[in-house]
Amino acid sequence: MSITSDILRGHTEAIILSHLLEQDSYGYQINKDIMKKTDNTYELKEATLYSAFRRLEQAGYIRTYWGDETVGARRRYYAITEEGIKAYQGYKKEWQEAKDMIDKLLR
Amino acid sequence: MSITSDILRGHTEAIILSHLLEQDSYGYQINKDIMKKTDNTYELKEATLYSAFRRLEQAGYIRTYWGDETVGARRRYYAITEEGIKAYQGYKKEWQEAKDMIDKLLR
DNA sequence: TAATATACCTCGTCTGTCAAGGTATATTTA
DNA sequence: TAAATATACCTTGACAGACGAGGTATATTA
Repeated sequence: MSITSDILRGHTEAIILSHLLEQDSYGYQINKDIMKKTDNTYELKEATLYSAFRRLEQAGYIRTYWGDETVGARRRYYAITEEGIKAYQGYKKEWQEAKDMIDKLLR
Repeated sequence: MSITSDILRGHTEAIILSHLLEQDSYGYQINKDIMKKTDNTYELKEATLYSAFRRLEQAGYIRTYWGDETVGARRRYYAITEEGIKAYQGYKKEWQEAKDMIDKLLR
């Protein structure tokens, strides 16, 4: 990974929410999708992912349920809540602002 | 401040180097300039600033000297080094990449 | 003369990240 | 068929950057 984690820090929750906006998903899949979306340049570490899930659920931004797999390993699915949608919009706005600001400061 | 510090995290050093690229400066002034540049939306906290100076000097990206003020409080000036210039270019490239990546992940 | 501005600094806490470890099932390969 | 790999979950403890709160000293302004 070429991008240091300090630069990505703080975006994990927004990235997850963005993903759940498309569809319910589970940890392993989300991780895979993020890798794919970034052409394998960014991999959310599992420990990071699960601690983010913990915070998001705590905040009421996601809810969780077990999948009904009859074969294969069980899957814990995550779904975004109404509050999560609002939070995501906030995160996104914050990102736009931060982006402009950093662009202004780095020249 | 509306931007959370986790989003800015990791950019402190690049922001400082960018500033020193224009001219030598000292802590208090750098802080003021950053506030001004961002229309007072972002203030680098002093503790953050000084710990970044520490790291930058350690890394050989800046060097420091005392100003020869005859009046007023003494000033410790910072100057960017050749290595610092290279490091800055690296930081900047990293930022461009990270920006694209986050934009890709938040939609 | 009190308050504010300029200018420096340190200590200890907080929080997100992640390396390293673990469990269990299913599939592929040697 | 045994071993390796992939899928899928999870926890613990350490690390590092940000920063609140505190400190010192000088100069200016109200």
